[in-house]
Amino acid sequence: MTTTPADSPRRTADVYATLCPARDVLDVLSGKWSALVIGALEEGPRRFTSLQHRLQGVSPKVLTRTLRRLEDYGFITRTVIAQVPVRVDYALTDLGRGAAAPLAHLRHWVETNTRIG
Amino acid sequence: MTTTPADSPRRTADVYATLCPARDVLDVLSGKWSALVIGALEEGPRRFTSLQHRLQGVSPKVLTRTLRRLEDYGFITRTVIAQVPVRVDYALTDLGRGAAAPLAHLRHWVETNTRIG
DNA sequence: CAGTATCCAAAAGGATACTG
DNA sequence: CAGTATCCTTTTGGATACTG
Repeated sequence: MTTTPADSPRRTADVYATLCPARDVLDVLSGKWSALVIGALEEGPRRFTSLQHRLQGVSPKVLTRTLRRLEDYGFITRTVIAQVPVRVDYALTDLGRGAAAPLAHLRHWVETNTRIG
Repeated sequence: MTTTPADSPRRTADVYATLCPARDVLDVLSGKWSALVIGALEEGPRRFTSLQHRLQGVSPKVLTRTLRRLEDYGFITRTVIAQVPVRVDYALTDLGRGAAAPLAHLRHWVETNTRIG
């Protein structure tokens, strides 16, 4: 786990280590809305307002921050289409699609294992 | 996944709904240390100090709060063994073991997909 | 439409010292 | 050993009003 093959672009991280950057990534994905945004984008690109409606209860400020952070970490793209009014599409990157899979499992597990009522 | 067998005690939740209790559960699992604690307990019960060492950088106050919350939600048990000095074991419940699976996938994905360096 | 700006409250995180 | 208690900082969340 501390060895790095010369031909590999990746090393294995340890989320239990204090300074491991993987922990930052885990933190980003652990935000209140991050997993929900990524899940919403699994079906295809969405616009800001569309996401806002899908994520019941999110305020524009918080949604913006969530989107920016996901963009900074390379999970989603933000595409501005110059028209009037302006149109902005958010979509998953390959990395985002990769993260979407385990997150979907987690969401599904939570949905089926949470007692309602 | 949206069907519920008549003999099942569970209904399907929707984490996208504002008032869905599943969202609380997702939030608990999304805490900075929750997924790490659950992962640490997958190998077997651990004591407070053992967890503290495994989760590099966690303070006793924060660890306590994390453990209490996981206990409240039924993911872990806290067992006090009356001896001197007192011994306290934390262990996963069945629910906790269930949650551990998708969380392990997520951790593993993060560890292998986070660029280090 | 897709955000910003502002203000605020609450939660989370953390360092450190102390205790049954 | 397994926490509490205290104090503090940072982060997060949120309501609302406004703008190019």
